[in-house]
Amino acid sequence: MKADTAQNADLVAGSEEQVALPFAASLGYQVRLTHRLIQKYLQQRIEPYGVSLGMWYFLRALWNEDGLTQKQLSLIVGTMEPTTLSAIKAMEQNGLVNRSRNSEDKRKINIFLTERGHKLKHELMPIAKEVVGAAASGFTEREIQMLMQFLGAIQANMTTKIQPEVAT
Amino acid sequence: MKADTAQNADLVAGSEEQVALPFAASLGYQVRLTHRLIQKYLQQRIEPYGVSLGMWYFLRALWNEDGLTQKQLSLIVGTMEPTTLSAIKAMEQNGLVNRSRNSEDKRKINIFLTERGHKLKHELMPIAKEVVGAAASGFTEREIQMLMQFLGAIQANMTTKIQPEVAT
DNA sequence: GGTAAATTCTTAGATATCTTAGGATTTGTC
DNA sequence: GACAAATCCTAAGATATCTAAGAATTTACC
Repeated sequence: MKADTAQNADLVAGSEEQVALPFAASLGYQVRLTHRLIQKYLQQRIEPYGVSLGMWYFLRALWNEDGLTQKQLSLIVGTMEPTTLSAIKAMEQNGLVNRSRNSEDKRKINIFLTERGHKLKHELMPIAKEVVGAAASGFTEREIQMLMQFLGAIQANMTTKIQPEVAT
Repeated sequence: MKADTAQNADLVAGSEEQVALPFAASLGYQVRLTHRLIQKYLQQRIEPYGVSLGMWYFLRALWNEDGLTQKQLSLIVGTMEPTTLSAIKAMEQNGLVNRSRNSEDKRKINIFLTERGHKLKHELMPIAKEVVGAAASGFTEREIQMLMQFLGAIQANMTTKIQPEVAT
């Protein structure tokens, strides 16, 4: 075992040495890492049920309100329409939802859970809670509230910064 | 303008009504949203320099220490080797790095910044700081520290939970 | 010193996301 | 009621990531 790891040590984990790369101190990097770890754990937990990460938030939205259109789902989940489309298509193939053209407005397509899609709620919601609980394990209620507030503030900051579609 | 948005209103933004979908209250969802917004803004800022998000953290690692191997980069940046490979290849094509097989251990490949790769540091590090500053705008030093500590705690929680490669 | 194990990089294929652009339908305005 | 604009879905292609498996090289052990 060679000593290849020496120079990484103080970059990967919490370091005491102040290197020129304040990687570990970068908010973006930490949010990214946290995000990926949560996703990975969630994935491991829901995969046995044939549900992928991409389907997860759409499922949750439909459990709350069945029959939403793709546009509504996009808004609620926070993804672009093509992303929603591909997720819904995968869910349709897996027998979790059906798509039916809206007869009043034929541009729209309503997404309805199948029997199987409905049933998954009872199996997966406890998992959702377990995952969130595991992530925030050791946190006090107040700490969780603060964290959520911080995240919300960052989102607000970014939203004002991100250049939107140029308003015509 | 139809009233399609009525039922979304209390899901998308901060709601006062307590709906059965505590989406907005889900830590995973909030971290995901925050992550995506930061990424998006960062992307808008670095794109004009021909640098993509996928290259970003590898560039930063190399600015700090040139000549790292792909394995080392993977460890530092926190990505799997194939991800590192594709990022490095893209960077090579864009003239940011060169790859040279290590003569002492021919399994290894060292990645060296080109002149152009080096120079980008002076243009992009200020942007990195600006992005982090924008994200944490309005935060006190102490709040940032708390946030970082929370994120670190979540990462630790997840790391203990995520099932690793089965040790043989 | 020869084989088994470990290490490093690579390939292949899947998933999740985006942007850009196009097609069908509805709405709004003259 | 016809045409322009808006809305909703879809298509195409790019990026960023993963897992699983394979190839080349080095290390370890008998």
